[in-house]
Amino acid sequence: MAVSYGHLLRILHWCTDQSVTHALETMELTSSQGHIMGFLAHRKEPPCPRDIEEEFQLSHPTVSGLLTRLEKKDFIEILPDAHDRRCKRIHVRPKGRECMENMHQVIQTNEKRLVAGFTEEEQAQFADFLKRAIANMGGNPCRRPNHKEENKK
Amino acid sequence: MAVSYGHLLRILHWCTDQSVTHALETMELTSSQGHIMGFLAHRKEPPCPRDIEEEFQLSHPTVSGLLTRLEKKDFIEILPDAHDRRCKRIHVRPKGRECMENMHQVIQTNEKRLVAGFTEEEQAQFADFLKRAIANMGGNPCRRPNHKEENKK
DNA sequence: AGAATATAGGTAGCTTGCTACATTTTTAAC
DNA sequence: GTTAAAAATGTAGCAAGCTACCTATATTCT
Repeated sequence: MAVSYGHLLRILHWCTDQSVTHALETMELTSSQGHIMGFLAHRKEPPCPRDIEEEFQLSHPTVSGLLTRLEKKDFIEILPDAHDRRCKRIHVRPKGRECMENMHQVIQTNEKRLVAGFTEEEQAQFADFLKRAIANMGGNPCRRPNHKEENKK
Repeated sequence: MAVSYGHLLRILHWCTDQSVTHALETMELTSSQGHIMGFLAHRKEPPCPRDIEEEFQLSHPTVSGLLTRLEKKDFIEILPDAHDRRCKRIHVRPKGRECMENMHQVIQTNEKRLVAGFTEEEQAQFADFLKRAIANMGGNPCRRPNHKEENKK
């Protein structure tokens, strides 16, 4: 019985995640939390939870939980938006600011490790395969209608 | 900013899983539960939970939870082993027996769908990439030492 | 045989993912 | 200007993964 793609995907996803989590454990961050901090790093304006949902294609309760735990650990602070009382804004706290430089490094290192020994061409092909497979399986769930691009003001 | 492998893997793993779960929802089975039923299908001897751990590379509490839910839904029955009182044996109940033919079909269909439009060569290469990436990331965690091959009796 | 070790499984408690439903505030429509 | 619809978020409750620690039974070593 051949090993299935589903099985390989589960294993690879899991050990990639573990690898990042392990690299981050001295900062008390999990892989998912770390990726969010990485996203916050290159944003000039404090984003709202909705932006995180879109970026990572996650449901809003999932994002809510992640942010709550990050706030509890004092990496971020969630404050109400001044102009739209439905929205929150995610502000990075000093403790979060500290870890953000490392974040990018850790994530990049892991990305490189994953395709270590792959030629440039193989890397491109691997990414292409993944994208085609995602398209085959129904692609991004896109659970909510499109978020308006921020052209306001 | 290029899309990362980690991100693509998470998405692909998720939507593959969803696809199977959706295909199984009329049977009240999740993807993980379905894969276990599929494994049970081609076993003459009722396996023990430990065999499931090995097959799917899962921790024993995870397997325990899955089996408990399957038993609660009457797909299986977990009985003590006659000869080794540490072990349990997983017996398939009639309700489980019914669904097992479908299982293989559903899983195979999904495997094919994932690589739809891939040439034979591309499929082989994709599997090869996945295996190499798994090896790069530390491979199978292999949380427990090797399970003895069943050469007893 | 008796002690030490290995193995199978249980339980508690956590994170991360989900759906479904409820609430509040904006925006759009009439 | 109301009213209806859309948007952002909250909460409850569940599945599936994990680690860490515990118990009970077999096996192995002396």
